[in-house]
Amino acid sequence: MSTDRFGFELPLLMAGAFRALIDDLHRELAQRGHPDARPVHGFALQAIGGDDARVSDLARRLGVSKQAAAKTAAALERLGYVAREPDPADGRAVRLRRTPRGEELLVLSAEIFDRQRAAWIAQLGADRVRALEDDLERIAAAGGPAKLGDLPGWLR
Amino acid sequence: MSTDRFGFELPLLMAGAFRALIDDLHRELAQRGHPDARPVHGFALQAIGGDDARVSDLARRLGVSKQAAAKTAAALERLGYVAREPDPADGRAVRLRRTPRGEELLVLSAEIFDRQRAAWIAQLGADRVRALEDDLERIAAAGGPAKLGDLPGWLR
DNA sequence: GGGAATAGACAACCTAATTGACTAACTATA
DNA sequence: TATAGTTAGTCAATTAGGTTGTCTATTCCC
Repeated sequence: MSTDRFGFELPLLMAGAFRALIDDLHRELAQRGHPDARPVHGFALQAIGGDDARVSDLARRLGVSKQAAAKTAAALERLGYVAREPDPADGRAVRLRRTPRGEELLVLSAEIFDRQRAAWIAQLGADRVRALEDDLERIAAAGGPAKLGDLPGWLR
Repeated sequence: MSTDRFGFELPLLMAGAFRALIDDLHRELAQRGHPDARPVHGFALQAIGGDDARVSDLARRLGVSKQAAAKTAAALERLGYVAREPDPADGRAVRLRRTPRGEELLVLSAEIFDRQRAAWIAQLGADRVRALEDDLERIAAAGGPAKLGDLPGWLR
């Protein structure tokens, strides 16, 4: 068990651990054919969901402005992760649909995250990892509902 | 104990917990006379240290370019957290010195972080919090040396 | 003294967000 | 059913933080 720590270490450790997991994810993704994927893309693809979403749905789910969501959608389209189609039911709207490549990115990401978790269970034990998750969840919950948009900008 | 989780939850929880702590910190700081302080400022002030630092020291410690450090230093000066003085020993250099207001920001931040940690110890128990810190540290360490500059951009 | 290295500034550019103003299209109602 | 109001999305400008490249002034070292 560690000697006592300063309060400021806790957020620093959270940031460092987050960064370590995400960096590893993207090293792996790059090796497996997705060198241009960025963390935001995975989260956005997840926010788009299995059935289509409109730009403003994406904005709401990510907790950002419509303009920001539109830019993200444009980037996802440029990289081949989503297709933008006119909404047959609403002439104003644009439907965003994950392409097969987009689906693949999500599947790969899920695999890598699961593999990471298994590795930490092997190192720390299942109980410790579950405790870690539960405790982080309680701390995170104290900060209000977690929007996906709370996520990074630092991941470049 | 929680039921089993997906691998992707772990980084999300880390990000959410980090965000919760930092948001709480800045709510408190704003109430106590530092409404314009941003997370980067605290980390930069800490990097400047008790004795003066030059712009390029700051850059090295934060892991960013000299230009970026110069911009941060300018922002800190504008907010009254550091004074920029010519270095008596080196005509090229600029010495950055924390002002009393800068010191106050650091003291307040440390207090708030310590109070947060105490609150989580009261809720989760000291053992759980220490385990949380130790486990996060191991995960963070797996991602290579943690530069302070790994920190956010998301904190706006 | 003179060449190499260093400290910092300035400019241009990138990324990811913001707000404000605007157009096009849908909806509800008088 | 004409129209007023709302909603979807875009464009433009701004902000914040970072980057690289270029430049001057100064210091270090031989």
